[in-house]
Amino acid sequence: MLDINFIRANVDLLKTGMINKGEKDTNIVDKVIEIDEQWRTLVHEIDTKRSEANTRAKQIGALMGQGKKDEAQSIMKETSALKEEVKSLEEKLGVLATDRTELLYRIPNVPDPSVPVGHSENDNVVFSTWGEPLHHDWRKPHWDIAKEHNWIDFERGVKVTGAGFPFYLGGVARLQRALINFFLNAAAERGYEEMQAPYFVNEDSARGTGQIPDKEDMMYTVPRDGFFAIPTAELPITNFHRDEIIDAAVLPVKYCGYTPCWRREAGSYGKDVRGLNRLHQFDKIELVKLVHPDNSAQELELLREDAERLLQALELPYRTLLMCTGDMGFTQTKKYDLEVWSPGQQRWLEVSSCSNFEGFQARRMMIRYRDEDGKPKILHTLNGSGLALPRIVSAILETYQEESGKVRVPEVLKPYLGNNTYL
RNA sequence: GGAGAGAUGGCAGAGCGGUCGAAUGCGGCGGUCUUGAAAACCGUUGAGCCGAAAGGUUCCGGGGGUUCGAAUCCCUCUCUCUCCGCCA
Repeated sequence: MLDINFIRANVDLLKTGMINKGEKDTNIVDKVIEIDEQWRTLVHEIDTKRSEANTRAKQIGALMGQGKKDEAQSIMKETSALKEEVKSLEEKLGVLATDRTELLYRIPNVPDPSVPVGHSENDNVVFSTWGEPLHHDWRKPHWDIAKEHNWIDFERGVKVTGAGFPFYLGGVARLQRALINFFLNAAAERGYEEMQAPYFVNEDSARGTGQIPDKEDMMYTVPRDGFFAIPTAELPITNFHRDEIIDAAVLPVKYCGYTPCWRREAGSYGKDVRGLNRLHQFDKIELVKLVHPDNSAQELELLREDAERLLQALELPYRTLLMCTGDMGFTQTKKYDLEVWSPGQQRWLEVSSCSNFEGFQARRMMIRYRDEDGKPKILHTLNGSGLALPRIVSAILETYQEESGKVRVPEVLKPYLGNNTYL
């Protein structure tokens, strides 16, 4: 959610940003300003009337105290009429306020000037590449390797739960456990505090990070208790400080957390979903930062580097994309995607997405910091994966496979896997 | 799951239906004193919204109601605590 005052002062900038993000309808901006105008006028009117009513109520109190009942009675009569008036105006105000909020929720964040303008993923800019993508013919996709070793059981996953809920066995189960530990330790070294978060959140939290409204279809729900299964640890971790004011001196606040993530992925079919490419449940380590608004641009670069470091440590070739305006999403001002090379599939797989939301999320969640002047102000939030497991597993199985079919353990993971050479 | 008690400012803790945005204490900040610090003393110290400002308005767990007037009364929801039951 953007600040209505920012919207009022930056109509053109906002509309340009919206068009660049692929929104067709920018009239919503004029509409929200118009409704806000009505809202302000009405607030003023109501406040004035309430002020009057409050004054009279106090007069009545004073008169009653002096025993002047008759005078008090006559003021009471006038006041009840005033009260009716206020009540009907308040109803109007409520409607305006709801409309205003709904419109505000539908206005996307403004892209940072450094973001390339573009319509689709084809306009994303390759920011950097690391390592040499492998192109050997004999390399198999991970689903074949996993089958040979009985490492992943998709079929029984279907039986027990459904498609997209595989079982991991033996070497890959251990590999995932090792990756979780490695990622968390690496994050701790970079100053992120480890957090074990709830796997379900309530509606307020889902609203805070922006899954509600509009994106609730991505989440599994527990209707009886009003919970949502988290699609990413971003939800519980970012909402941790919801409705709080944080001392500026402790910024930046950095958290990391491992959780399973559940996504319904409704409507995604085809060959992209083969193997581990797209699952309904997967594991991820998430990095979250709450920062001073002056530093968020810088903090995004640091966050990206923290994520990239992990791929470098695993010696997996990858590339970093700077997402263009049309492909970056509703809530971000700037976003980098990290894509690992999958030699068995001969394609890039997204394993991390590092985003700056500036005040967009924090404003919804009312996460503020107290500056030197003592006034609470909205802070900036960022998050990034560090990293998502399944595609890393794919990349490891495919990159570290030998022609014999064995899979080597990446050097950096050996301490986590009994110093074994092979998985 | 059953029975009872409760939810007030950063924390603790008062609060008869009428000058209560809320006593008091602690903490925080500023000052006096001190070579410095502590102690003591004085002052100050919640948030949202409207407004250029003056000022106004809203908020005492959430929502609704009674009343001219609600932190105070009623309904409801949520949460916390105590006891019982169950349990990793």
